[in-house]
Amino acid sequence: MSVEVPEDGIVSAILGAVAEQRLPAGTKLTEAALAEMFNCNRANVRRALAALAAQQVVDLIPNRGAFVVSPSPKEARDLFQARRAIERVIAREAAANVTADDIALLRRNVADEAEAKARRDHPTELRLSRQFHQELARIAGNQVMDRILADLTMRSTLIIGLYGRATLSNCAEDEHSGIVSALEAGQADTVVALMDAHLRHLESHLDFSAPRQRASSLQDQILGGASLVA
Amino acid sequence: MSVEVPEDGIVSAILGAVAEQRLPAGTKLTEAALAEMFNCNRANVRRALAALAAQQVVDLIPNRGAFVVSPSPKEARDLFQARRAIERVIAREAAANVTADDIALLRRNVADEAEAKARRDHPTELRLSRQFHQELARIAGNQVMDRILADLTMRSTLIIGLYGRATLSNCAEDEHSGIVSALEAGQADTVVALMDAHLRHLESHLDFSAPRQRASSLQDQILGGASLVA
DNA sequence: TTATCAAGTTTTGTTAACAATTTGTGTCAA
DNA sequence: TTGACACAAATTGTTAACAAAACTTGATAA
Repeated sequence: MSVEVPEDGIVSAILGAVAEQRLPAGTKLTEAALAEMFNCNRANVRRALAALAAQQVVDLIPNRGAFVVSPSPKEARDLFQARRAIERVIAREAAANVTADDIALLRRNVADEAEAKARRDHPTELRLSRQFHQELARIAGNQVMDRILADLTMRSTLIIGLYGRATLSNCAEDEHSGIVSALEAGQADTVVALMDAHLRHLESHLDFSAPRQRASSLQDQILGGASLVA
Repeated sequence: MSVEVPEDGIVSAILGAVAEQRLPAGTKLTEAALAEMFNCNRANVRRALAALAAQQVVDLIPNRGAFVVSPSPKEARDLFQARRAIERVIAREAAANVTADDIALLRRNVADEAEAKARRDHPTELRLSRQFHQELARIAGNQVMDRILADLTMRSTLIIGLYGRATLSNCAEDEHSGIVSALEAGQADTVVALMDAHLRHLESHLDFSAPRQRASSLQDQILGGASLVA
């Protein structure tokens, strides 16, 4: 496939921070700060921000800078409808192609997610929840839908950060577990129905009455204390 | 929504050239040539290319440059499956929301497309065919799927350029016309079925045995003789 | 207190120069 | 003719400096 370009390190670090909700919607991404953070020059930062803008993860406002996008309620609804369209097909294809190894991997993912939740390790929980959906896309074997889903789940994370109810539990791992069982049983229609219900469930837990906000240091948000190549 | 950045002129000009098959797959996009073509500096060109790479319209190869992507047969199949997933939902939503004005607009589009075909104005025909699908996305009212579809139809154009049979007629305008009629009649299920069949028809006309190639001057390909803001 | 304005500071935008890599060309020898 | 090699040209990658715009701060006046 396509060869990775150097500053994809910046892009994936920022995406990783968004995926773990360390970078909330609306955060300003200052060029000089990113350049110092990644030991590179501003030109590469600007290229990375342009790429993130094309993926609709940041807004580029002329003479103002780059900001993590803040999806509107309408966009949130549109996005979940798009996810249902894509993930229903992914679910069906995954059911057709799943192997025993895949089942084991998925069960491990569900278990890790439950454990992260028990530990109240919210970033890890979020990352694993997203990873579950991406794993299904991989099993389905359609790389175009895989990429589309990666973009959509990234923004879903932002949406949940903005509009998710305080009762943070996304209650997801039970539903994830059910999907794995249906996959193992080879019940394609059930897998599709469970996925659709799961996504509707996620969407139904959004509260558009009052978007939340947060902030902390850019450094912590992007590097997250851990290594940036992660 | 997101504010447009300056060098989006470069991005949209290149996308327009791809959409009309003036820029075939594999074409090298030299930075200096683009910079002179758009009277800007290389920094902006590089940002534009980074954005196009994020949209998967160009491949960025380190130290080699930017090339219009050449989708593989596998990617072509994956992409059409993704289009069916998205456009089936778009078709259903469009059927629910379509107005009389929309119908008139669509009929006009179909007529223009037929006329362009009669004139053997292949670029215009391609542009209008793509525009038909985008118009349905607009009517459906889901901006997330609208954007996804824009990306997919862009690459579909490249795929058709690469693998389309010599019998260029995409035979599309009849099928487009049928979709409009079903929309007007309010037969949502029929619209969905026709759209699905239409996309399968398009895909079935691909020939993966021997990808075609072409070349001409970058200047003509991107600017296409016409104004670049188009 | 509140609003306005004018500094100064920070941040983004632009440009040019230079370095590093790749590509093209021509020569020479087998 | 073919291949290897060296050299030149073209292209991409990097950096720093400067210009332009936006933001912050603090003083002033109603």
